[in-house]
Amino acid sequence: MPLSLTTDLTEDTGFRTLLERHGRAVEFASGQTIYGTGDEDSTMMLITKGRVEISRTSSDGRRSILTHLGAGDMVGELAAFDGMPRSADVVAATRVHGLVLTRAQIAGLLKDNPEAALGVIETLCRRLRETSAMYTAHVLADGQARLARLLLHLAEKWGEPLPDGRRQLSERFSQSDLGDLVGLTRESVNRQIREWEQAGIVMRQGRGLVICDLAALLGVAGSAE
Amino acid sequence: MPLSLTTDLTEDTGFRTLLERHGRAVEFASGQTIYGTGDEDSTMMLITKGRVEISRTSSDGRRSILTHLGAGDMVGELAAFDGMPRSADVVAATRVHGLVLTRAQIAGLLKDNPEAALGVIETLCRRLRETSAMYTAHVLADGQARLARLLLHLAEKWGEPLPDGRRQLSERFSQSDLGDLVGLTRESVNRQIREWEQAGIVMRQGRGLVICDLAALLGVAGSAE
DNA sequence: ACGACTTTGTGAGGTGTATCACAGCGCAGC
DNA sequence: GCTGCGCTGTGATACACCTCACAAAGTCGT
Repeated sequence: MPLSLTTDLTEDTGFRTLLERHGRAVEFASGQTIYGTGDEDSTMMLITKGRVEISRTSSDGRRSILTHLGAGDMVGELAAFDGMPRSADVVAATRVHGLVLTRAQIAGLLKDNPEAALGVIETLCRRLRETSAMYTAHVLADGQARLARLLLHLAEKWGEPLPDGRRQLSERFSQSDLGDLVGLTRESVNRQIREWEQAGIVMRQGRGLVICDLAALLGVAGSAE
Repeated sequence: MPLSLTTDLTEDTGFRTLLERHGRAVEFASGQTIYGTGDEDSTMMLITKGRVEISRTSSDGRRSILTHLGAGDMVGELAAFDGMPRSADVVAATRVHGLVLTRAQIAGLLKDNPEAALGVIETLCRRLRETSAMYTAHVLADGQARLARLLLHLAEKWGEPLPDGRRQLSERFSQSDLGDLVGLTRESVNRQIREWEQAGIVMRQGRGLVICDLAALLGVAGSAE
């Protein structure tokens, strides 16, 4: 990378730091709705603690979870940047602490620190890549592969590594949640996980899950890459 | 919208104008690959004429088309902004004329015109909303609804309105393409369109398609909104 | 106008997931 | 303790969509 848009403007010295400096501290109880689809407000929030779920619900009540975000992630930036209505629901999946900024503050910050805009662009690019990848994965891969991928991704983002190379996922994801994250029913998720459990690929440990055989899951996930 | 990030910075006075002024004119024949997945180059292109297809192909050869873009749209911005490898293929669907900018030029332009970054942010936000919507649509809606939605969208973007409220789509989209755009097989697309034709909802006209009953398609599309 | 290639049309049969229906389980609260 | 209530486990059945197979029609190059 010979020339760089970003070398001297990492997120740490840019937009995120501004949020940390100027945001108003807020707190949400688990289950509380932070932003609702269609809302016209345009604040955004930097999560400092906890986990939120971003989802959409169809008219017939079925839910698609786009992702879960945690400490260090931003939510609600789209509405904050472009002023359009909220396009998804954001619900606290645990108790959540965050720092809130209004659209007005953001406009001011970007005006005073034009370089911070580059950090924002980079963040949006990453999100765009992730979302596109999710889309094609969903179109091209079957349920089994998508679920395998999801477990690997969740273990990576929320889990802790165990000494023997296995990976512990202690955060609580119900089988319904897993289903809504990959577009399967709870029953299908159950049957698949059960099957992997029998095969020794994963293990249940109280409320959590342990991935015993990363390679096996990678195989299933990659089969339709 | 009391305060605005963008009022005085519409795309016409911002980034897009810079592209038009500084881009190098290029041309591609129909079918030619413009960018390939994994490529490390980081130019972008403003399309001035023609239509390009953005797609990904799985290891087993199945293809998912993300979208088609045309005159006035930008392609390849992700790699140009963040310097990462290309995440999708871009192929000319017709003869294509465009204006190319390198990452270096973009860095320079954004440095000299910090306000243009806001236009870029807005564009990325729109893309992100669209992509998220595509994802949830694919998860929540069945094939029929997705195809109905696609036809409405294509007719909107590429079609011309007919005097009697119907809508003409003369651009050439094969049934395979339609399938790859919504994640159905060519055969399924064929059967569905045939059914709609029988019901008088659409009509074939030589190489094109005419949507006779917008409302009916909207009904099918919305059933799983 | 010719063959080669792409696109469209259609049937038979298979399959991955959804749906429905219920039973067991675990935990929170009274 | 018992009583809900949400989560998990599992079978039977249904159906949307895929796969394969092949024929017909259109399109393009020379």
